[in-house]
Amino acid sequence: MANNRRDWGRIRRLPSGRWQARYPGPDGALRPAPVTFETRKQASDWLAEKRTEIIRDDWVDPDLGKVPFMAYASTWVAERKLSDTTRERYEGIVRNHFAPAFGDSTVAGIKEATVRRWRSDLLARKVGEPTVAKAYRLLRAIYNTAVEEDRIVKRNPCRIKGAGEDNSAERPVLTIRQVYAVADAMQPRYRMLILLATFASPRFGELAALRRRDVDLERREIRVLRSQAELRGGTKWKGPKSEAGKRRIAIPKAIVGELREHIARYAEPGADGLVFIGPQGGRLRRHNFRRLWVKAKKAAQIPDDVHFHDLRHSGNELAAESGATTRELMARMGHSTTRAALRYQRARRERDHSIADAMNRNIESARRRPQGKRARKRGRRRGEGHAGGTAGNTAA
DNA sequence: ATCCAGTGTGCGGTTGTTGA
DNA sequence: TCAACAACCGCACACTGGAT
Repeated sequence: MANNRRDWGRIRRLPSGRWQARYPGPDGALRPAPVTFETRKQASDWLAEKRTEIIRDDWVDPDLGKVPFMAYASTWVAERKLSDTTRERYEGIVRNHFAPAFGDSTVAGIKEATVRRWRSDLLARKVGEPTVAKAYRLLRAIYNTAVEEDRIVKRNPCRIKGAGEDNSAERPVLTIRQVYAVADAMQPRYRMLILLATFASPRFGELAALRRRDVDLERREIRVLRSQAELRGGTKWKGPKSEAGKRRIAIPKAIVGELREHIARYAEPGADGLVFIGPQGGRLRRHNFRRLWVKAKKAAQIPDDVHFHDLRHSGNELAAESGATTRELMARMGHSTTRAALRYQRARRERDHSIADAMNRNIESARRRPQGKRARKRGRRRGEGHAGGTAGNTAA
């Protein structure tokens, strides 16, 4: 056995008394072990391990991992197929969170411990958890490529369980009354934006991209065919994320009249004219709009932490309460999997308990009253009772 | 054996906030 | 007003365990 080992690789005793192992890589070049060993046996075991790696095609040339990490990461981001917005985000992470920590490292030089330290440093510096998670995910994705495609390192050093997850809290939901309160408080030019955002549930970028010809007043629906991306250099139109993203959304009659007026009054002229533009004809941008949103929110006494995007959720919630099935909700929201829709079901399950509580109050008070008169003939009014009641509850 | 709904995970994408 | 940064959302794929 010992002889066999020496058939492949070399072991020698160094002047220090320690043992050095060397082996020929697939290219024939002799490579020394990165460390020396206490005993000949240890050196020999190490050689056996290397040989197995080569036979199994698991072997990775240690020299390949010596490329500078920053160069590798930058190339990764540059060459990856990504949307412009995502690429900008990733470049930001590389620049701000990778460079300071890994600026001098090689790809192979970053180990589990390095990653752990890096991550806890970020958290200690009060970088937000979602951002840390995103940076971690990017790092892991880069190393996945390094391990699986480029095969320049053997193992992904990102192995912290759960570090790549971001768990967002449940978002608040507005009542119809609250929605109209903000809409009323908003300057007339953007009133319809609030109502549409709620009752048709498109995303902000989709509203910003909405053209006159995407609005069909006769059919009472809007077509969502594209959205506006905001990039460093300006804005850009882009198609939806998925086919499910392209959709028609029916809108309640109650806002059609106002929508017609809005278009006549504020929309850009022409079929391709944008439905929502600024007073000077500028594009709708989040940071411009935000000021108005905050102001209107305050005037309408809506809690500070309510986001514009929450209107979308509120509308969806409303659609659910109006009897839409999960499938129908998905179509309205432009979701292509039930996954996202399930979030709302979870929310509704909680709501269900308050419904049960309300029922309970009714039961108790009914049982306290003497038997009689008010019979079951209007049992169906219960449905209305809920909607009204729950809407009132969340108003607070 | 295979189908399939439900779920976990990885990753890409969008919206919200801040500071110069 | 803009860029940079942070927070949040959701798709696709893979896995799993029960049903057929």
